[in-house]
Amino acid sequence: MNRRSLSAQREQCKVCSSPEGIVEVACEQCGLDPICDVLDYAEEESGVPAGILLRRQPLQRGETIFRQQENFHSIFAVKSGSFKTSMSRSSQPDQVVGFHFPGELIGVEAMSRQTYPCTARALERSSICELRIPRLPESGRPLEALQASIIDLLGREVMLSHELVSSLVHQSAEQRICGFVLNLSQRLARRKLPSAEFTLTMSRSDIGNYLGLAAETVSRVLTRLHKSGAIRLQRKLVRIVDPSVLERLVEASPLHLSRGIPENKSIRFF
Amino acid sequence: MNRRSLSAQREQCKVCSSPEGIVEVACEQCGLDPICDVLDYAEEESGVPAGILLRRQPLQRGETIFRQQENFHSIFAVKSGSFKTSMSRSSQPDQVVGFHFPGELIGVEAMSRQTYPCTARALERSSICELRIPRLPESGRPLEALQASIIDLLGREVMLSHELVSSLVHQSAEQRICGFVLNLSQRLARRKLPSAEFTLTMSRSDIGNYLGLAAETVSRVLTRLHKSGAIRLQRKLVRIVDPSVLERLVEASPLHLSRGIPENKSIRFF
DNA sequence: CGCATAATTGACGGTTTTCAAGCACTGTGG
DNA sequence: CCACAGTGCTTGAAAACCGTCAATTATGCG
Repeated sequence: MNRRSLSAQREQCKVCSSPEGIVEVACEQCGLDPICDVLDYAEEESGVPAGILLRRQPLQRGETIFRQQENFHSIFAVKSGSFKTSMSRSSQPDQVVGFHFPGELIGVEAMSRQTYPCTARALERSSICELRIPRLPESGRPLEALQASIIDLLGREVMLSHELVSSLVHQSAEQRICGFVLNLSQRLARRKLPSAEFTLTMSRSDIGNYLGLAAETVSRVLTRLHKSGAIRLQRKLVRIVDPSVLERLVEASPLHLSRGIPENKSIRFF
Repeated sequence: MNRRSLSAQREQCKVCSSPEGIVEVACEQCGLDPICDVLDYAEEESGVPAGILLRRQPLQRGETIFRQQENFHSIFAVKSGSFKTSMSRSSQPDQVVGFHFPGELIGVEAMSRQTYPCTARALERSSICELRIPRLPESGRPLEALQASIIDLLGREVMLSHELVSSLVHQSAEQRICGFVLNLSQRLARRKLPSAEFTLTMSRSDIGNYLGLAAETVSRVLTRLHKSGAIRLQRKLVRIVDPSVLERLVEASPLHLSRGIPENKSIRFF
C-alpha cells in the first residue's frame, strides 16, 4: 500500500490529519510532498523518528511563524490559510516579498543561511507543517535524495523570482494587478482549491507594497476592473468573471504593440 | 600543500591556468571555488576524471554560452569578461534578468530543470569555466557535500532575487541607477578587481531593460550624475568620484549583492 | 454606539515615457 | 585619409501615468 493511497484517506497520514473541519490542501498537492515521499511519511512503519516533520498548532491572524534574523531551523508548508513574508528595510516600512497559500513553502530561501531573511506572518487563521532540517539526517533516509528534493525546490524558487522581476519592472499598474489576480487564481487551481472566486486575505497596502504601487492605485485599478465587468469585487472577495480580459491586459504591451503576433500564453507571474 | 597555495601560484591549477595575459579572477575569488574545493581540483593527484570541470575557449562578443530552452548540462563561472542573461517572452522584447562578472556563476537557476530558462550572451571577449553537473557523481567525491554546495548557491540566488525585487519596485530611476553602479563596483571589488573606474560593458538599453527604465532615462540620469560631480562619465567608462553621494541617493536599501560567493564557507546543512 | 483601521474617490504635481531629432563613435571601402 | 552608413547615445518637448495629499465612506471590534 503506497503513500498516496494512504494519504488520500487523510486520517491515516501521521502528519496531516486535519484536526477540525477547515478547508486545507491535500498532502499530494503540497510542495513538501516530494520530501515526505522520501521520508515515507504516512507509512505506519516508516521508522522515521518523530519530530522531524510535524504538524503545528493553528496560528491566528497576525501571528508569526518566524521573524527576520531568528535562527534557521525549519522550512514550512502551508496547510490552510495564507501568509505573507516581508523584510524590514532600515528606516522604511517593510517590504512584502511574497504571499503563501496552501501547499506552498515558506522559508526555503533561508536554507543556505544562519537566519531567516524575512518574517512570515499569518494573514488569517492558518495551519502549517514543519520540516526540521537539522534533524533530517536522523531519518535514516539517503541524504542524496533529500538534498535532491531540496535542490529542486530551490531551483523552482529561483525561477519564480526571475519571472517575478521580469513581470514587475516592465508592466503598468493595471498589468501588474491583473497578473497578480490571475496568478493567485492559478496557484489556488494548482492545489485543487476554488480558483474562480476567492478572498484577497491581504490588505490593499500589502498588495501595493508587493507590486510596487500605492494602495490607492491598487484600489483604483480593482474598481476599474470591476466596472469594466472583468471581475466582481466585494471588499476582499474577488470573482473572476472574464479571465480573457485580464489575460489580454497582461499580455498587451503598451510598447511595440504593432510588432509581433501574440503567441500562446502561459502566464506564470509572481 | 593545500589547494589555495597551489592555485595562488596559478599555473598549477589544472583548470584555471590563464592562456593569455587577460585580466581574470583568481580561483579563490570564484563562486565555483567551494565546489572545486570539494573536488580537490588543482591537486595534481585529485583523481577526479577529466571533463567534469573544464576551461572553455574564450567567447567573442555576442556569442552565447547557452540559449533558452537548450538542455541543461552545466553551470558556468565567469573567469574574465562579462555576460548578460535574458529571457524572451511572448510578444515582447527580451527581458534582461542579470549581468555576470568574473567569479560569478551562470546557469544555477537551471539546476532543477531540464532546460535553461534564459540565454547567456557575452558582452565582450570573455572566458569561462564549466562544471558538468551530470558527471559529478563520477568524481568519487561524496555527493552530499557537492549537493550542499549547490543548495548553498541556490539559496543565495533566491535571496538575491528577493532583494532585487524590493530594490527595484520601490525606487526612483535615479535610485535604481545609483544602486546599479554601486552594485557593479561592489561586485568587482569583492573579486579584487578594479572597482573605482570600470566600463559598462552593456548598452544603455540593456541597463534600462534590466532596471525597468527607458534607455533615454538611463542616459539622462547618468549625465545628471556626471554633471553633479558624483561620477565621471566618458561613454561606457565610469569613474566613481564621490561614492557617498550615490549611497545617499540609494539610501539604506542596498541593491542586489554579488552572486555566487559564500560569506562563510562552512556549509552547515546535514 | 463609537472608535480605529481600511478602502475608496478626487485633485494636483512630479517623474518617467514616448516621440523625434541630432550627435558621436566605429568600421568599411574607396 | 576620408566619406559613408550603421549603431548607439544624448537631448528636447509634450503627454501619460502614478504617487501624494486630503476628504469621505465603509468595516471591524470592543
